[in-house]
Amino acid sequence: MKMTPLITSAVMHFGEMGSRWGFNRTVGQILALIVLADEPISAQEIADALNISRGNTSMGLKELQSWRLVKQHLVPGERKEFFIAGGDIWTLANRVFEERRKREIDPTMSLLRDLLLDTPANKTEANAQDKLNEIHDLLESVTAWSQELQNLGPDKLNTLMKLGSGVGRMLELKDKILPGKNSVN
Amino acid sequence: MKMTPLITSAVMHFGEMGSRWGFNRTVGQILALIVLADEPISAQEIADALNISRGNTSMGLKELQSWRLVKQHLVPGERKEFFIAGGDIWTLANRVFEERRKREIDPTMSLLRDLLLDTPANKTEANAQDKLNEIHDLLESVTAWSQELQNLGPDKLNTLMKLGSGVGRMLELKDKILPGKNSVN
DNA sequence: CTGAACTTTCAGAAATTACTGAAAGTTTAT
DNA sequence: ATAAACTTTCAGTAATTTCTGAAAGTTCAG
Repeated sequence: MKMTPLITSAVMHFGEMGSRWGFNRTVGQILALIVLADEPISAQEIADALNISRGNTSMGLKELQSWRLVKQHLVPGERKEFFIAGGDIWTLANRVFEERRKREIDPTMSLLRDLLLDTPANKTEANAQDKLNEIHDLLESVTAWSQELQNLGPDKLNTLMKLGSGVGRMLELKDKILPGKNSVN
Repeated sequence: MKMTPLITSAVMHFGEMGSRWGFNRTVGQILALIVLADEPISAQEIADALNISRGNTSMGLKELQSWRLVKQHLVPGERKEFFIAGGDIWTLANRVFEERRKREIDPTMSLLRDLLLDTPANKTEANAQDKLNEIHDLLESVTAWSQELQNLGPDKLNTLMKLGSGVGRMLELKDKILPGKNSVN
C-alpha cells in the first residue's frame, strides 16, 4: 500500500476521529486505509503502512468485521487473507449508524422498560419515573423512525434528504394526501 | 438529594452509557441526577450523592453547561449555585445530537474540503479522492438534512417521526404535490 | 479590609484503555 | 507427519483519560 501524502492525511484524520465514532485510533486508521485503497490489502501491509504491531492489526480487523465495515477477500493462489470495504460509502455509513444505535440506545431502552415497571415509592420517585418515561418514549420514536428510514432504502432516503425544506411543506399537506389512519394530530 | 434505588439505578446506567454518548462516566451521572431531581440541586449535593470530589463535580458541571444540557439556577438568599436541566427531554436530546454533529462531522467535512482541492498525483490518489468525495457528499447531505429537521421544530418533527411508513407512500406521491423545483429524480 | 462561604484550577495519582510481541493456534502443501 | 506461512491470543507494558484534593480564586456581608 503506497501511502501518498493525501492518503496519509486522510488516514491520520480518521484515526483521530475514530474514538468519536465509536472505535479507537488504530481501528479508524485501518478502516480509512481499506476504504481508500483501490485494491484488496493484506494484514501485513496494513501493519506496515500504519506502523502498528501485527497483533493490533488483527484485533482491529476483527472489530471492523464485527461492525461489518470490512470483509475478507480471498485471492486465489494466495495463502494470506486480504481485506476490502464491507460495501459502498452509503452502506458503511448506515452500518456505523445502526451499530451505534445498538450500543447507545438499545441498552438504555431495556433498562428504562424495567425501571418503569416498578411502583414509585414516593413523590420524588414518581417524578423521576415520569422523566424516565419521557426518555423512553423519545428513544422509542427515534428507534422506530430510524428503522423506517432504513426500510426506505438508499434511493428514497436520498430523495427524502434532498427534499430539504420541502418536507415541511409536505407535512402541511399530508392530511389531504394520506388516509386518516396516519393522521397523528 | 435522596438517592432512592430507582434513581440510583438510572444514574448508574447513565454513567455507564455516558462514554458512548460523548462524555465520561461522572458527567453522565451528574446529568442523570439533575434531570431526575424534582428540584434544583447544588454542586455539593451532587458530589455527596455520587461520592465524587468537589473538583470533579465542578469540571463535570462545566462540561454539561458547555453542552447546554444543564444551567445554573439562582436561589434568592442562597450563596451557593444550584443547577437544573437545560430544557425538557426533547430539547436535551436535540442538544446532544447537535453537539455531537459538531464534534463528529464538522471537523471531517473541513478536512475533506481541503483534501479535495489537491490535484491527484496518480491513479491511486485519484481513486482515493473519489472515495473522499463520496464521503464528503454524504456528510453534507446528512448535515443539511439534520439542519432541516431542526428547523421543523419539535411538533412537526414529531409528526414526521410518527408518520412511520407513511413517509414512503408520501414520497411516491411527492411529484404530484410539490412544484418541479423540488423534484430530484 | 477581613473572613466566611463558596467555586475553580491543576499537578499528581488512579483507573482505564490500547498496544506490543512472543507464544500458541490454524491451514495447507508436500 | 512435518514444516512453512500465515493468524490469533493474551500477559505485560505503555499511553491516555479521569479523578482527587489542596491551593488559589471569587463574592459578599459586616
